[in-house]
Amino acid sequence: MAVEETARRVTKRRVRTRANLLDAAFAVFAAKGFGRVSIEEVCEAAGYSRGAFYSNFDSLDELFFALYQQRAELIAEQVAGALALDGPGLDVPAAVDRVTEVLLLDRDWLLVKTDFLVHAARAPEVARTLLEHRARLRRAIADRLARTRGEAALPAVLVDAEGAAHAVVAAYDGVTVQLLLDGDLERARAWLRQLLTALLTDGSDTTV
Amino acid sequence: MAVEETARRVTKRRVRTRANLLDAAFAVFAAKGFGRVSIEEVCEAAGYSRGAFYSNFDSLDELFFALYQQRAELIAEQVAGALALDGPGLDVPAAVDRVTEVLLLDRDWLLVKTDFLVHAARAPEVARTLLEHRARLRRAIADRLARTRGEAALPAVLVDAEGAAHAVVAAYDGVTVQLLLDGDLERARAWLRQLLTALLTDGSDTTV
DNA sequence: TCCATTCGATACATGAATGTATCCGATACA
DNA sequence: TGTATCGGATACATTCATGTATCGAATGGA
Repeated sequence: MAVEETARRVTKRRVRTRANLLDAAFAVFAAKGFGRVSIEEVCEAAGYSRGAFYSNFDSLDELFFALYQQRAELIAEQVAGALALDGPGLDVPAAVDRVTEVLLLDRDWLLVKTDFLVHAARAPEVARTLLEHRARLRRAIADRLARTRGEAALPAVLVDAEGAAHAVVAAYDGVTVQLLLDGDLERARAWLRQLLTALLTDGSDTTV
Repeated sequence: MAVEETARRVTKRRVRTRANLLDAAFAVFAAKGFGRVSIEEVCEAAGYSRGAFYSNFDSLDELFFALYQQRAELIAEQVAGALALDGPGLDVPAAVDRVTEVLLLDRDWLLVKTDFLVHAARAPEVARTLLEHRARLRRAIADRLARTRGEAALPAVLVDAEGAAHAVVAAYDGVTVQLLLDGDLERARAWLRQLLTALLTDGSDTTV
């Protein structure tokens, strides 16, 4: 954020402007890719001049980071919701369905997220944030798995719930790549469901 | 490539220059990311002026595409080699080891490849090329699987060898993401081996 | 070795994006 | 409602990257 000096009095207008810039940035980034977007373009899409931008952010990088944080937070909550819905007994196929739905909600987010990944891959301090998000997601999954089923039901190679969570995330990322290329959201969802099922069930059992 | 007009006589010097530009571009792209690299930077790294560049390519995009093609071809051959090595009986763990080694050879290539993915995700005609590469890779894997083992040995959810190949690629992509973030090549390899084993074996059997 | 052709360097013109400085209208608080 | 502060627009200076046009050197065939 721009200039921290002494606590400034923040206007309603300011938060609105900031939110509008972030929303516009999301659309523009999704459409053209972070690397091909100028500050000017974001401002234009949001209906502001560059003055507004520089009043709220120091650089495109900073805005991008804020944008990622915001959206990632949102998704994280939705995933938590999808995992928490049913009772103490975990219905694997049902949970897989719900989580799949949330994770593969819209391609635009995946585009932006992948841009951010590429960005983070070259900026260790940014990568740390992303790694933490992923760790949190894995833990939520692992907790859910551990709490509701004997680990014997998991394929032995995954070792434990933490390993299974790791596999779930990897499957998610893998399917994402294919979706980014072919744009077929439905096929991606079906495929992710299949993969997750293959990973989390050890043959015939599907419900605890 | 620049200007196709009438067949030109191509000098040795020219092919050398082109190769040098591509090599330099690989290093620069890996270090800074496609979106943050200028033509000038590539030339500087290669030890040429921009004149050389424009004589060989029309745009950075074109160079990037050529670069991707070149390296992808290389990897494809190596994977084919890794799959073909042992006799008619497929030793799954051994093959998994060899393929893992090839696929996760160095992080720089993954960086560039992911940049290219992001690029392709917004350019359908580029995406087609990438999809074809992936399809070819999957087919090589599927063929190998189908030719050497009863499909009953695969987890039923993967349906068939084609499905299993799909899963292998997804696992590869998934592990790639984690590696890009944490930079731990060895851990990534171990993890990919584990995932592939989990996907391709149905419990205890590991060798045919 | 000579010559026609190609390759790549240099210089230049242009456009785009950035960051800053300044100003006026909007906003909150008394 | 008045007023001090804030938010965003505008104009400007500047840097950076691109693309082109031209020229001299390198190359390969005769």
